[in-house]
Amino acid sequence: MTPLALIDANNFFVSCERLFRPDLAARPVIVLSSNDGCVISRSEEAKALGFAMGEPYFQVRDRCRTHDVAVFSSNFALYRDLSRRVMSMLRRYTDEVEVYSVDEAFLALDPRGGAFEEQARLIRGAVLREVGIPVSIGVARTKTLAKVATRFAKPKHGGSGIHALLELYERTVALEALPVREVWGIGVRLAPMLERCGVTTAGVLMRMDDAWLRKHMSIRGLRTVYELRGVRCFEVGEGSELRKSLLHSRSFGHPVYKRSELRASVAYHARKVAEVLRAESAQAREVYVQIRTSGHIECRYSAFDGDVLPLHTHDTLTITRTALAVLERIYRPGFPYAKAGVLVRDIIPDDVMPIRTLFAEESDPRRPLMEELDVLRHRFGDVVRVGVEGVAKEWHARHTRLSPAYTSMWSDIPVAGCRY
DNA sequence: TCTGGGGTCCTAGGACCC
DNA sequence: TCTGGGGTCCTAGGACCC
Repeated sequence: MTPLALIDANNFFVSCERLFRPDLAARPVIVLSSNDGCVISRSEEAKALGFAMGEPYFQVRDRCRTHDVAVFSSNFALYRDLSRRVMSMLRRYTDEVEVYSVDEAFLALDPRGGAFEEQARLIRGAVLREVGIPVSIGVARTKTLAKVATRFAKPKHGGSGIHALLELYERTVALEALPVREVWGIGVRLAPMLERCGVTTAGVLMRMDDAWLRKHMSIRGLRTVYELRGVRCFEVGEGSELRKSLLHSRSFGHPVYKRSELRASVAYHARKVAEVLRAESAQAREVYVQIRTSGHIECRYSAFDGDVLPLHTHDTLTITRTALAVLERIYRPGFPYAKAGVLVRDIIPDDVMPIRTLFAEESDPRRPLMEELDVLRHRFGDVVRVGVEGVAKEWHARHTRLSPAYTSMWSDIPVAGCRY
């Protein structure tokens, strides 16, 4: 069984921000979630100062001032672009790259490529040199063990960027030292249950009886333990290429009461969903809308409902019209809405769509229009919208500390050297 | 008194991940 | 006042069938 590697960018969003701001190299830096809600990425300096993952920003704002912390709103256009650069670099080293998230990828290592740790070192050096993003790499025989290895490779745990768990004694040492709640697949529900049963480390978990594991942790948990024992249950690249669902949603910058504003946001999310579908050469048939309030119990309301279309589509106007009809059904006046979103399901690739159907001569008469819209969007950005969306974007989220779109807007490209 | 047995499919919700 | 956005998989239970 050839080992696999997990490449995991260090504090990825912070690293992206620092790439264009070398002056922040030694300063504590944090990145906030959308709407400047909470902390989602921290530099090592910020971690050392006690900033926690997921902490609400309003609770740490004063501490940021005290410690001169550089604070950024999340700039996903930038992170996505840098992520793509990292992933395409990895493909230079192996054919089998599974992009697991924006900042992580599993790699099947090449059995003829020499020592596995050396391969990892090579990859790490190349990503740092050519993209400028520091990564940690774990090498092991299963994904779950590679996760463990990567943890020990991280600076936070005294690692040097590469950690292998190929030998039995290495594995034993690592698993005995690993708190059970840090095992990949053990979450907020399983961890307390395990700890109550005296299972406090991955080492103890690994030695538990199979029947007991199956009963208390379901099949997924049993697989996780097998993986800790070195039995591969999750293959690299497993799973279909096509996503199963697609969601676009945002919290509002302020409470939204007006139906028109809610309609504008739902139309916006519907258009975004259609655009992603077209970019992925896919179409969907189920359209769902989600709206919810936040805050006080007495005025809480949330709803999620959808419609099934007669045909699969990626047409902006069809998806928008459907979403707005669903919204009419679930909208209740008088509530302070905090978030809206549009989700599509039953997604299939373009090429399995019949061109002609029993009910329509041409299944997609607006396709040329949509293609034109996509061309415009690629050249000029978000300039063409659906009428309902309006222009005001009153509901838009707060992102008061957004960095420039260094890599995706001509006007924001950093300038090297002197300006005249 | 007693009310089958076995299968499939679908969906909602929970749990987990980054 | 204020706590993100975007996914996957699994299970339990209901509907339905013979």
